[in-house]
Amino acid sequence: MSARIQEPRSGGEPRRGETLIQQRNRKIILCAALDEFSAHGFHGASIANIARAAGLSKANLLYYFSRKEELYRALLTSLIDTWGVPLTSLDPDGDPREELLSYVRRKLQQTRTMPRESRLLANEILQGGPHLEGETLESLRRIVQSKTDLIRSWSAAGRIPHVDAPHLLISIWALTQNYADYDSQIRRLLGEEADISDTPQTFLETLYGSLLAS
Amino acid sequence: MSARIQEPRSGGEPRRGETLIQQRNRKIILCAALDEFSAHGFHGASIANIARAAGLSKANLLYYFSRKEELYRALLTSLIDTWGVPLTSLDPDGDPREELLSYVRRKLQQTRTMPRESRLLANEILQGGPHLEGETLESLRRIVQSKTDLIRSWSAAGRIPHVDAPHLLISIWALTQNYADYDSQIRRLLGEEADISDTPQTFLETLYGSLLAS
Amino acid sequence: MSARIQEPRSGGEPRRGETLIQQRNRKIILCAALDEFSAHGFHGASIANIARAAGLSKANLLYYFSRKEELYRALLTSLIDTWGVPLTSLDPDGDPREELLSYVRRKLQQTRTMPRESRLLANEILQGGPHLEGETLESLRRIVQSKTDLIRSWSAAGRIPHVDAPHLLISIWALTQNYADYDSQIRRLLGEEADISDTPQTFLETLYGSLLAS
Amino acid sequence: MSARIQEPRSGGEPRRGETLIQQRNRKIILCAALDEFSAHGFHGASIANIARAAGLSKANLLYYFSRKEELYRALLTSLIDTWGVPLTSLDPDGDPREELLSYVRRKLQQTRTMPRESRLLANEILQGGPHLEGETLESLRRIVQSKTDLIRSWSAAGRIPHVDAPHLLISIWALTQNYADYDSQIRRLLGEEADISDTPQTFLETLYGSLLAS
DNA sequence: CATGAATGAGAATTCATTCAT
DNA sequence: CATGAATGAATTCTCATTCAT
Repeated sequence: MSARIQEPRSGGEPRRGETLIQQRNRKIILCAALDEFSAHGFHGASIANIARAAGLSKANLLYYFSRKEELYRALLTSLIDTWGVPLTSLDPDGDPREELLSYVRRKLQQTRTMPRESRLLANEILQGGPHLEGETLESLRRIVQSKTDLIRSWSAAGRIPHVDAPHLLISIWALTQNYADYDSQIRRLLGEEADISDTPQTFLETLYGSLLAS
Repeated sequence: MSARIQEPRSGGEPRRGETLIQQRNRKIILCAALDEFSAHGFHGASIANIARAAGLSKANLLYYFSRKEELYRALLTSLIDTWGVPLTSLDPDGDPREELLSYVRRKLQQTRTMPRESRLLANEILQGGPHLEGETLESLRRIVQSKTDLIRSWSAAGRIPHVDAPHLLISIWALTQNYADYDSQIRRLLGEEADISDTPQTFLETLYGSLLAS
Repeated sequence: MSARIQEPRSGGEPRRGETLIQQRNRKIILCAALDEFSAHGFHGASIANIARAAGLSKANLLYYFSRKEELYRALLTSLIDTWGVPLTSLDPDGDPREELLSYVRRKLQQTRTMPRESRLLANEILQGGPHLEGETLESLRRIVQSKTDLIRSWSAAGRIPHVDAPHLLISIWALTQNYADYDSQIRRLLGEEADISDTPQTFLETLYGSLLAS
Repeated sequence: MSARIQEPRSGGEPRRGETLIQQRNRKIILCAALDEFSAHGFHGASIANIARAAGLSKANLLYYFSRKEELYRALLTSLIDTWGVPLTSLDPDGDPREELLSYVRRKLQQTRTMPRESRLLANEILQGGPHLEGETLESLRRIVQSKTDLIRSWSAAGRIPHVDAPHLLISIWALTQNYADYDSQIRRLLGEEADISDTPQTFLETLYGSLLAS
């Protein structure tokens, strides 16, 4: 898992017929774009900044992605896939409770190691997802579908208490996402001296642990 | 409570020394601004749009709020207060578990009746809160502080299971926020035909119910 | 002399039919305008600033001077007269050399006690005097005319060496003006540690003293 | 000397790494800017005007100088150097009196052939030099320093009468500047029919001639 | 592949001025 | 006398995008 999560981070697959230089540049651009878009949102981001960060001229950048939106979309597409990865390892043959708790752990870790990616997606979603096309989501949807089915079957078999599967997943996403994005802000909300004794992980385990306790 | 939440919605209290016209226009402007900012974010929003929506000339709008940022800040400030309201009704003398569950309910309702406000705050927070000044947060902080103390005392008295107070609140915020913002997107993620049997409220009650069960 | 130079400084004569309040406000406005216009030039000056400095509302200021230009013109007019005053005391019956040197002294002193006024006039003149109407200058012209005649008569009588009268006056104006306006800048040009041993007055007396020496 | 004064007039040296087009456009822009700024001052000048005069689009102009102030500064910088040129030819080995008088002549000529440049500098200086940075002045300062030393040495050696060196230079600047800037205005002040028999040059030679006469 | 040059459409402000009260 | 409210025109500057080389 960690390999796929860490490595290609932002790139999308190399396309056929591309020079090595082209592949390299695409990657560099997407990486710079991730920085910029996640920090300032779609409108706040500027192509000039991305080009500078990537060490290319604006015109050259636009040779690779001919419009701002195209670049943004490419970025989203490459992220959406990665985003779904932790879910795939949910094992039908494992212990249900253990499997789900370990999914929570994996998801939390992913969010924390990829805060920019998380922020970007959250931001896009906040705007109502105007740049996410249906097809982009299709494969993700399939995974989700199969896993909600799995959870439902566990539930039906009485191996975990009854719980609405989609809501369970959604809540996990929201809570883990939260720890990537809201972190610094939460400190400000609560004040620097707020005494938070538990780690996010401990808390989440307690929360989902008691939900899934028989 | 609901009165304060519904009514002034976006405006802040009328200030001393303000003409009637001023009060009216300030309200209209803030309302239009809420629409625009929550839909497009700070950078994506345009003063021209807000002015048009408010039925004023750009110059006239700037007569009331002399810069885009001032308008945005005024909006945030007026929202932050409202945002903290549901927390205030957490009653030290009530039944702990019942009190907390009903806070969840109130918070969820607030989020759903004020999706624009929620989106705006979330957006701001995602960017790292560059427009939120310390003082804006102070009163909110005080409420939060007193309520985390209350929860801790309940926990210490064994009236609810041990749970980290700040984390509990944070999780409630994240989850309820989620139902305002991510709703449509979640539908898209899961597919239109996804069968979600429970309502958000049912799910949240189950989740926090089991966490707080003795 | 000093009375007329010091006192009305910027005001113009009170007009018939004006309330006391009106007279007072006119004066205050002109005074504030002098500050602003002399500091930033015609274009750089803003009516809002002047109004604020005068403690009036913009609209009220425009009640007195209905356009920016009118205010500026009124200011210039009131200054031009004052500006010519030192020349009037040039005494046909005194010692020519002594009279001229003492005119230099008076002019220098005026410039230094009224730097804002000097700067304003110089600025206007630099732009080619687009706001100075012929009539404004008429009375000044008459004085100058009579005094150049006087100087010429002294020169013709051999009481001072031959020197072109208009040029003499012009040079005095330019040099004294210079000491009001260019002062700080000259320090910067020469460096803070420049050792200037003479005062402007000493230098000017030496310069004109040797020119007028028999 | 005159070559350097006439030729690059407004531009500064072409920088390394500049395209031919860039060099050309920079020159054209600076030239148009000189017209506009010298005529209306910094605030009165408009980028749109300059662009029109240069035959470029506003946006294209801003491609070369990304802000109004940058353009203005570039202009000033290129002028300041030129401005100091006549002083450099002051020859330690020549006849002191003759050298100084010929400096006056050179300076006067420069001022008259470059009235826009003179007006611009004078204007800037009148505002207190808010756009002149210390470094811009450094080289100029060095020249001035070496020349005041020279004059002082002449004075100490008794080859010219005692005169305060900085004051001497300052007076020359003020008087010559005056003939560029105040010319038309002086005509108006004195009236069209004023009989000015001497030329500026004659007058200045008389003035400084008598000051420097042994 | 890459880039310098150019641009049009808009962005936020500023500001003198007008109008009704 | 005085002012709050309103505005239109202009101004500086930004930015994604295009074009020619």
